[in-house]
Amino acid sequence: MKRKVTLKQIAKELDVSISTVSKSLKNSIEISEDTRQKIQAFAKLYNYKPNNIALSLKNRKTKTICIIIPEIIHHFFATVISGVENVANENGYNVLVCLSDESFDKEVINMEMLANGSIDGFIMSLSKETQQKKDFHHIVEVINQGMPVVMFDRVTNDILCDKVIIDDNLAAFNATQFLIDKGFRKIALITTVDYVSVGILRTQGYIKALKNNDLNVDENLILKIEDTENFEALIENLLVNNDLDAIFAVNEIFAVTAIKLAGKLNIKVPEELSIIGFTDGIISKYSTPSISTVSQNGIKMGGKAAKMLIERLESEDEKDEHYSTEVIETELIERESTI
Amino acid sequence: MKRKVTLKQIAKELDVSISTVSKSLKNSIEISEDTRQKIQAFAKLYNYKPNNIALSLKNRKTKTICIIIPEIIHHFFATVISGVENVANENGYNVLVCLSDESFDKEVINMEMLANGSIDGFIMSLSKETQQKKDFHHIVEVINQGMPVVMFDRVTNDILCDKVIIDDNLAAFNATQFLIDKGFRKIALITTVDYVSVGILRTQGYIKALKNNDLNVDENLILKIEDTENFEALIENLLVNNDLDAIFAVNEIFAVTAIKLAGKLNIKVPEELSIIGFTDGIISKYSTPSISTVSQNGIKMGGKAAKMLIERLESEDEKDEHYSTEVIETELIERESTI
DNA sequence: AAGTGTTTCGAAAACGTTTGCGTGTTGAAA
DNA sequence: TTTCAACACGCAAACGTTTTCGAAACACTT
Repeated sequence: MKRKVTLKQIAKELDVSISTVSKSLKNSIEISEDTRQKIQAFAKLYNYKPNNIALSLKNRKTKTICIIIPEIIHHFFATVISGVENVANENGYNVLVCLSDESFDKEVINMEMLANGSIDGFIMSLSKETQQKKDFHHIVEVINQGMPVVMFDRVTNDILCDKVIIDDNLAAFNATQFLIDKGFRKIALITTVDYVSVGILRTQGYIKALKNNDLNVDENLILKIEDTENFEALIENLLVNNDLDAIFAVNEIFAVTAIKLAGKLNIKVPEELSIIGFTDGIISKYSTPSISTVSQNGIKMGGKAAKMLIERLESEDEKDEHYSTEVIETELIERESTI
Repeated sequence: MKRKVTLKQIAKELDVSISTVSKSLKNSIEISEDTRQKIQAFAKLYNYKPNNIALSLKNRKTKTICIIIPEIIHHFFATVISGVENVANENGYNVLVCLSDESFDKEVINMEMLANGSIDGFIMSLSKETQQKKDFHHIVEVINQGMPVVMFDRVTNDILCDKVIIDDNLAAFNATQFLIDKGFRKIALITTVDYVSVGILRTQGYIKALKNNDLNVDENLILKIEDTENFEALIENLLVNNDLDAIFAVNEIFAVTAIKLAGKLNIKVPEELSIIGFTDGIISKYSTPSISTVSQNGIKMGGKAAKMLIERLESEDEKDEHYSTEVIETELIERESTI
């Protein structure tokens, strides 16, 4: 087990100074051809690689970015990581993944732990708890220290920084309009509680579409689901108590659950009930019937977020305080759950 | 935008030496109560946090571990990351995630990039290409440098290190036996090509179960699928050309595809055809019918792997060259796809 | 007043780099 | 022989810590 060789060891072995070794390896013309060759050969032989930590300390940059997400099990977030990884790697950055588990405290701890030189910047999506508390001091602090932050998907207007989102409102509007265009009138919405930013936006889009078409908004057809609840029972109630034409669900789980319960209640999808979900994940694709859905390209979102972060990191001191919000376009993917 | 404050700045401001500041913040009795208080107050006011990179350089450990996986989109790997994160965080470690995209080269590059002091150890699952090439020099090198490696799921006997696996052979045997016990005789296997370690193990378990029950092994009922192939057609062929009783598929995708195609061919699952999958992922749960499957607890695997790695890191110099292989138990989860 | 002990602090090395600048050596020109 | 580039290399600082060791300052004992 040979430990990693350092400049100092090479210098000692070859009886030259550390700086000579360093310069030789960088092919500086300051050093004679001869010594350069000799040192380079020696370094190669011993498989010298500069110590990244030392470089980080010297350069005051780590070439590492951190992505904080609420849950990695969610397919959508996994695709975002994938997107971040891609462009990060292309630019020579590594990716540190932190999970907040939807907890405010874990989010804070993670950020504080890493804001001390460990990383160059953050990409993050807010935890539910953080959105509920509306406490963003940890993010503000990090930004004030000069560390760039890019938020995606679950963002907040209370923070000034670069953001990558989809137009949740518009996407929901379009999905609902799609159902209306099919001639459906009794369209239910299965959504999350309002403090989840994307939840409320999608709810608003749904309502806007109804109003736009002079359909009245029936509160009984809007199901707002808490995280902790046994939502199956709620959805089943929704199905039995209303003779629905269609359902718009704000995520895959709600959509597939609705389909399964419809099956149980002998309601045929899509013949008797059309369903549209949100997020083009693995469930939508492999469900039976497969689910029509609003696709939300996680890879693209992650890639864009990483690009924005890295650009800000490399442009550095130009520190133009002009932040932008990128909107990733969505697409309605028609599958078997709609007529 | 105030930059992070350092020991040096505090020292200058309070007109003491750097070492005095350092010691005060560590509550060393070497420093008088008075100065300690003063310095601590000042540090708190300016929200001093030691620079992690500097600490890493000094201590020669980064408190960061890297997990290299072939794909993050796979639900199983996502759960493993989750497991790793949990126990890593509990022990004050951060997790760097690298994706090999099933590519040998990316695996090598990632390892070489990080083996220079950036991290303390690796947790990894081999890429398909690496398994095919049987070229493990990059891993050997890292281990020789004294950096611990823990392999999980897709492992190889050619490398001596700690490992976390499930007993793929046994699990497949049990699943097949389960089908045989139900009275099925024509049991097909949908598996991967042989160079994927877990693929061949599961295939062997399937064959062993058949032989154990004096059933003959019909090569026509064993479908080995290459990554690049259009496997739907192959599975459809399998279904139409054979009057199958049951199918054992080595992953979720193959299982759910079989179910969908059976539906298309008007073969009723489970009444006319029972199907068992592998990996208790999101697809199995939400498919219709939901899929009976061999559950492979990714969280537990990741947690165990992280535990083994960290233990080796902290035990340090005891460097007992005694490596162990942990086997995580599997479980057959019965759902709707089997009678 | 000298010696001893205690308390409190600072200098410096170390971790592994990079780099500006100083210096010694060489060779050729004057 | 002197002078001056050009060349080749080394010194030292810097990044931000921790820690060992030495030393100053003071009190106390004889």
